[in-house]
Amino acid sequence: MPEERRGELLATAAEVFAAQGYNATTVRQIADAAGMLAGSLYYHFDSKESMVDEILTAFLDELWAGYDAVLEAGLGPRETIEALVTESFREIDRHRAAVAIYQKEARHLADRHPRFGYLADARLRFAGAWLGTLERGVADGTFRADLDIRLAYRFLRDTVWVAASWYRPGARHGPEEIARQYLSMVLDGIALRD
Amino acid sequence: MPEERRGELLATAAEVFAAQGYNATTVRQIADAAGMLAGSLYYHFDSKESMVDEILTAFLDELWAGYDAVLEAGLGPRETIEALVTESFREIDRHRAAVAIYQKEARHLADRHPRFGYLADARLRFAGAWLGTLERGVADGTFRADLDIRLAYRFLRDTVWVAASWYRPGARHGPEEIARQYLSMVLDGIALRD
Amino acid sequence: MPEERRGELLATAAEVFAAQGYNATTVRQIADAAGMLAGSLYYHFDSKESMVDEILTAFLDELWAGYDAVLEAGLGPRETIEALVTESFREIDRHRAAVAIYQKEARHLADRHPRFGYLADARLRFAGAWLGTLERGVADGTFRADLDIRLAYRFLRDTVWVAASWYRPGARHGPEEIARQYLSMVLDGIALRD
Amino acid sequence: MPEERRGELLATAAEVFAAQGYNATTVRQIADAAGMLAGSLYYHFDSKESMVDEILTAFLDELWAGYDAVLEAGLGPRETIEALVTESFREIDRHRAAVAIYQKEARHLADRHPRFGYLADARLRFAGAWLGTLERGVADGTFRADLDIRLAYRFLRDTVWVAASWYRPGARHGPEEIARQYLSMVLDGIALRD
DNA sequence: TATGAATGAGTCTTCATTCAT
DNA sequence: AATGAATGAAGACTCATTCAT
Repeated sequence: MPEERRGELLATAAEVFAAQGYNATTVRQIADAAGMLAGSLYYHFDSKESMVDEILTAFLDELWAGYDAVLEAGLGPRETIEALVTESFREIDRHRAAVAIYQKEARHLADRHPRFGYLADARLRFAGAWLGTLERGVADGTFRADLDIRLAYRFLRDTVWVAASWYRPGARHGPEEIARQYLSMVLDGIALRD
Repeated sequence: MPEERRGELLATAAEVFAAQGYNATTVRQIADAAGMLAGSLYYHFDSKESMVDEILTAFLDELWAGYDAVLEAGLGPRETIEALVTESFREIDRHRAAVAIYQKEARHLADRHPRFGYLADARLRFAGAWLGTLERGVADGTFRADLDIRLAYRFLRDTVWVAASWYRPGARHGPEEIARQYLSMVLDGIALRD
Repeated sequence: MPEERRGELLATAAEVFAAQGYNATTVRQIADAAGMLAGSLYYHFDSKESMVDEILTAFLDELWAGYDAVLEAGLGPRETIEALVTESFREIDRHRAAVAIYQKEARHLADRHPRFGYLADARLRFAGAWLGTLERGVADGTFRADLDIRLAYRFLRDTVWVAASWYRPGARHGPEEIARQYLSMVLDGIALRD
Repeated sequence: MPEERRGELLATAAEVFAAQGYNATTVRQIADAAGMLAGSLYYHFDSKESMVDEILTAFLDELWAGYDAVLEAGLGPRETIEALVTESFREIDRHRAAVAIYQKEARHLADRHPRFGYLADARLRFAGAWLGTLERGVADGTFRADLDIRLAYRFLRDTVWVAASWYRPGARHGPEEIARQYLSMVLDGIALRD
């Protein structure tokens, strides 16, 4: 199965990229981690760039599949937010490295090469999904009306994805449990209610 | 005043580092932005590394001054959190570039050179300050007891600092206003209370 | 004079390119010949490609200056051919390396990068100049009408430029003398007239 | 017939070498053109070098067979020149790619590896054949005595072989017709006789 | 016979850094 | 204080070649 080998190599590469940053990672480091010589990677991939590219598109494709399912389910605003957050943590659980790379490098990559234009697109689609849901929720009284909605969006977005920088799969809490706690804080606050 | 020139150059360097990432920034880009040739920077600084070093220590020194003032003021847990968050946003307002660099590069730099050991120390001191306050707050009933306190800590920490990645000084809301809104979300949640 | 240094380096590069072929020449060989390290060349030039580019454009610019002067002088066909051939040999004398490079690499370079499109243009302009003169000459009875004119054009063109592959400046015969002999063969043939 | 396959592969390789130059041609390009993978070529040939080697020796062997027949036929100088030129164009017709490779790469290859010493030898044998005939012709009054004989030799040699760079087999004029026109120009000139 | 995967040497290029002026 | 020119180490990538299957 030639696809398997590619997949393994990409997983290895993603791990190294996530740990050291895309720029700071040398092709040789990836090759070392994969147990081959640097040049040999070019039998499988066109370039270092193609590697991140594949890693990121694979992740985003899966992510959008999950998000779209949620968005098309016809849930109320609160349930939609809950489902999106949970889905996000599941994605972090499965693609931790890819998420970390996305967080650290997306802007940089999108700025540099038109090839990564889809990263800018993804950003917009994100904004649409979250902002839309927040607006719906404010309109129907689910969410507080006194908050700057764009601020709340950034708050939610960052809050979720930054978790990729410290999350380790297989830890005590699974993604669903972490999602539950995050949601509890985000929705109801950390202060004790009177 | 030779110190002024240094300061200007560091500010320029910080801006470029923040925009492109430390590794991706070339000494030549900094020199260009400063209107001189790459080699000329070495009259002022030992190395590219010294530049980030100075940028980060200057920022952290100021930050700790602010934090220490808050922590020694003898405030209650909720007021302490509020003051720390507000102080943080003020720091982001004044040192946006340095904060962004800290966010993106701290781990990487600390891993690579013992010279940057103070970054790891800072991380610990942060954790101490926030975690301690949270624990106090749980103990005295200010904060909810049903939350994972380490998760809450990360939540707060990330929530605040990630703002450096999108905050632009001089925008509509000043740092105090943004702090207020953040605190409102963090403390009371985004869901409407019944 | 910074321009002088560039010029020397280009002359060195041209010599190596001409001797070994563009592709077979390594940047290191050029640097060795110039008494510096490979990387140092990049202070002066963007790339190996820019080097050939500058070498070829400088040569073609000078060549066209000479050709244009001839073509605008209002000479008869035979005198025009004589002047063009003489001018060509003078150019070979002054830019032997550049001419050799042009001969060996022009097609290859023009095919590969749009940047070298001007090489294809030059080919067309050449054809125009020589073919036009030949046609005029056939029309007014200067040249034999029984020859395939495109064949005669290639014959003239190649005959002249290939000389760059063996010509050594400073040899017994100067360019004018060689031109005279070439013209004698081309115009009147090598067979003894009855 | 294993020999047939070899021959096909060599013809393919020759075509690619001629189009792109020996150095610029990758083994993979040859393999692509032959419908196989790069590694598979090594079942048939020792190395890329062996491929050019076989291509050039096959061509030179045939060429010398033709030349020797002419040179041993006891013809007069003019007839010998005519026969050599005609034979050369026939060779170009049959081995266009090989001739083009010989033209572009012979010097380079001969300089680099002793293995290609025969290319330098061929050069000398050529010179002997053509120069000898020219000298005989000058001596017996067939050719003009006022020409530099070495120049005339280069003129003839280049004139003929450069044709390989533009000749396309199967074009309007066959090799014999092109030879006739070339000879007409070379022997009698392009200027109209009074 | 041919494939797929890998090797290893070498190429162009980048870049932090140095230093005489 | 700053320039211009260079160094040297490292990095991404290419490619002829090998070899087990």
